[in-house]
Amino acid sequence: MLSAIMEDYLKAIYYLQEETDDRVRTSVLAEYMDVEQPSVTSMVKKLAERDLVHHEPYKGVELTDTGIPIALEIIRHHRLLERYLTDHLEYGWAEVHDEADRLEHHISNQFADRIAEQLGDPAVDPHGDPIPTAELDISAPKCGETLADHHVGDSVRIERVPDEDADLLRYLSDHGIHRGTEVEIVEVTSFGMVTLDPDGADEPVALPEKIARSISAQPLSENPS
Amino acid sequence: MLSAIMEDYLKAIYYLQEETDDRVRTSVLAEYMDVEQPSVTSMVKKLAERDLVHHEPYKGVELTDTGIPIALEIIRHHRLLERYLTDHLEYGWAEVHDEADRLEHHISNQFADRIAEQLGDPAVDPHGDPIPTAELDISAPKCGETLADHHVGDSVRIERVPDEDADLLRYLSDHGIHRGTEVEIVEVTSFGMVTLDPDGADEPVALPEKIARSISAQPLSENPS
DNA sequence: GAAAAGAATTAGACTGGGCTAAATTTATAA
DNA sequence: TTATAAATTTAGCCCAGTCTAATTCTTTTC
Repeated sequence: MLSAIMEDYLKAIYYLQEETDDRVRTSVLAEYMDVEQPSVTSMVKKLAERDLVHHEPYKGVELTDTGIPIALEIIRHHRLLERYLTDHLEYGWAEVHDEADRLEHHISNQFADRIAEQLGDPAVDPHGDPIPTAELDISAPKCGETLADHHVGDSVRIERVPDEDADLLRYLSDHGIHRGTEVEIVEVTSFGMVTLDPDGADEPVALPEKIARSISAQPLSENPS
Repeated sequence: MLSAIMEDYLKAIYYLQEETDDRVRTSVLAEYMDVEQPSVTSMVKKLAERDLVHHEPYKGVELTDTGIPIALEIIRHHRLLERYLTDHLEYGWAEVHDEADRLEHHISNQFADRIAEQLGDPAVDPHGDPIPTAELDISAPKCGETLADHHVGDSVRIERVPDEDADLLRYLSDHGIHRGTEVEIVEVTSFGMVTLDPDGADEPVALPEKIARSISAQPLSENPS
């Protein structure tokens, strides 16, 4: 059996590997896990002993074929929990992350499968990230067009929002933007401010272009609900 | 903050104190927690330092006024989770304990309150043990009349079953007995065998008298559903 | 291609929770 | 009342996961 901490490392390595598509450097992992580098080195050794990661000293670390499904299992738990918390327990978009981060290590697969069933086997979590199936298949994350790729006057549907920044999620949520919300782009300034008009909202919402570029959005016609 | 292990100790002390109504001996606690005695002594010291228990060396331990609400919080989590698992996630009577035992330490009070709300603030868990309220009030456990206190021909409703023995729970469940089931007592032998006819079951169910004496049951008229 | 800078690792210590073996206290029995 | 048995605690060790300080390997830069 693995400790919750070990599972967290595997999950982190999975995420970082997804981003960089290369071996994960221990410094990056240390930063992500919020620990010092030697802690990473020693943990990586333990994971390597169990054949969950491959460690090339001084070069970085990557998940083995044994490690990947374990990471996916945790990610499945996490994203299902997030979906369950928002859909069934009235949690807000911004509140789910911490709760799911704790519980993901402690629910059984049976629990995960049951809530998946209750939710109708959802494909994505509340932020739009794909949920691995019970067989641990995972579809590629949506990272096609972003809010910044569209033009004034376009109407788009919010597909995916980065889940790391709770303040951002709270801000969006407070201004009527969720996954699936239709928004019209009403202004794009030369100094990097994007203004949106979310369907059903009282007021327009302004976002820095940097943020807009991190939010996936599809034109309405291409992806009918 | 307390570790999950510390919370488990507090919960254990609460249960044992409830049973014996006296200071809990470290040997009893060691037995219950399935660890050796010195482990208990050292943990008890840590809990005493935090003023969660009062430890009289060589005499035993008891919860302080600081420790009691923490134990009750955990017990609330545990029993709400059990109820949630059976009522909303189709878990069987016998399966809930382990899952709840892990999750109780990791759900937030918010989570507990939300599922309590969804369940309609239930008073008891699936075994009939009382669930503390959000204010941590707990009603006295039902331990009045047992199956062994009634006579052949009496019809009673199952109120409460000890939750420690998963095999027993599975057996009862397989034979159509749950909390709230109405059963008629059809035979009581001189050699300590009690036979019941559960409402809606195909066959009668036999139980040793020792077990029957651990199951609370009220006459139908006294406690209408 | 050597020296400085940066990244990663090793060494060694600390905390939490557990264990065994030894010492001590309390309870029992002669 | 003293001797023995039983319960408890102390002493000292182990493992997991973290840390700081020191070392070693890589990379960059002149």
